[in-house]
Amino acid sequence: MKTINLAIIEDDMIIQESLVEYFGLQESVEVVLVANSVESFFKKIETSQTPPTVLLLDINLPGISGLEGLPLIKKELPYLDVMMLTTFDETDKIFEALSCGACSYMSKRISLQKILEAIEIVSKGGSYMSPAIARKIANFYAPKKKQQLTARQMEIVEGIVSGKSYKMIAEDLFVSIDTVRSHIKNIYKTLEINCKAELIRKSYNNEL
Amino acid sequence: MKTINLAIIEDDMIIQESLVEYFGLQESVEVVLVANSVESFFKKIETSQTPPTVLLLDINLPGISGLEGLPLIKKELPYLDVMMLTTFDETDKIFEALSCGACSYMSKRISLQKILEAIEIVSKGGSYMSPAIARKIANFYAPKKKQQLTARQMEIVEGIVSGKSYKMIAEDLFVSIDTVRSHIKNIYKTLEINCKAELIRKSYNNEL
DNA sequence: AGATAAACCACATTATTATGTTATTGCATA
DNA sequence: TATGCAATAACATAATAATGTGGTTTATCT
Repeated sequence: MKTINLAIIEDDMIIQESLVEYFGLQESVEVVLVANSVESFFKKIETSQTPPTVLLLDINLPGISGLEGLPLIKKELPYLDVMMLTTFDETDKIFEALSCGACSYMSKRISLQKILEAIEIVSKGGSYMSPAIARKIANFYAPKKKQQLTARQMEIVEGIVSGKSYKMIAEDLFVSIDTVRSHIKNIYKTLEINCKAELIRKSYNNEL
Repeated sequence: MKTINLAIIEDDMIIQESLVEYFGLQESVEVVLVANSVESFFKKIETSQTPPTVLLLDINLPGISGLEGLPLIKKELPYLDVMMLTTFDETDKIFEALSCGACSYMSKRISLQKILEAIEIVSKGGSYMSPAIARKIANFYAPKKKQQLTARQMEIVEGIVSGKSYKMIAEDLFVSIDTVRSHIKNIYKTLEINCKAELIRKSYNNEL
């Protein structure tokens, strides 16, 4: 059954051809649109009779890049599952792609077979990240330095991060506001920071 | 070559036995330690001659749970690659596990063969998340409401999130501090919040 | 016994933030 | 052309946060 309608945006003709050829042979996939730029994709989608359900999107494209194009594409086709396919696996770009609505991120180094598997997973509502990418995501969450703060100091931090004022924190912990201030002073000193924003940032990045 | 020294913590004896049996047959894997609780794992690791390189860790365990045990285990064996294997794929637990240093998270519903593949990936420095889990991670980053703020307001938000004071933001954008205040007032109004901490939280959770 | 660290509290000063009211300009669009 | 919205700005006030200095108590480790 040809259930997956695949679109491909890839400017490297060698890779594009190998993708088209490989997926052309697959039972489960129908290649419905091939473009070498985001601009060209938009032109072709107008006259396309079969709307794609999954898109393989390269990041390094001439003109509008894959990352710039992603929000535009998702705006026009919100239900399209977009899978990034790229030579670079910089952490920044991974998270940028995900927060623009990509549901998968793969290195071009992985095999065509793995890409097919990933497409099938995605079209079933799952997601696939290639090994090195997944590791980058895992590492992003992994504890960094840690354990610089005492248990009590962590309670204070929790209060701040959740948007409480010093007064509210003091009430919650049954201590005076001066004590809270004192704790915060010490926290700032050990973390070598000097404002709430930095503290919240560190907390969100697991750097505590 | 038996290069991967695998440890398993799993209390469900049926699953445990099937894991031990399956991995016992694999060329690349040597099962060096099997336990049915974190407590028992720590006892056995003392007398173990071959230290494990990869650990399959169940979340629902009697006594110390997998999530509680993870930091303890990583404290003693920081270089051990821990892979969570679980029946539940609640988003909270995924992120909690990752931020305690797990490098992989799999549903028990996936095949033994996939688990083996994942173990091999992890021992090569990669990571594997099973499809539904990976999708949850991707969705976490996916845009939520968005586009409530104007471009200028977003610039102000960026300043705040990066820890700048109103004065610094005003200087950077070449406007008066009163203008910055005015923008922030409007931002708070549209986002229905009333403090910096909430704004930073929303920004970090992609809710802008 | 002495040192050290954590948690507690006070007082003081300055900077920053939150909130309100009001107003001008320019741009888009209904 | 009338209306609304975005961006700009001033003025005012109260609350909150940042920073400093100094001190007490309690527990733990050497």
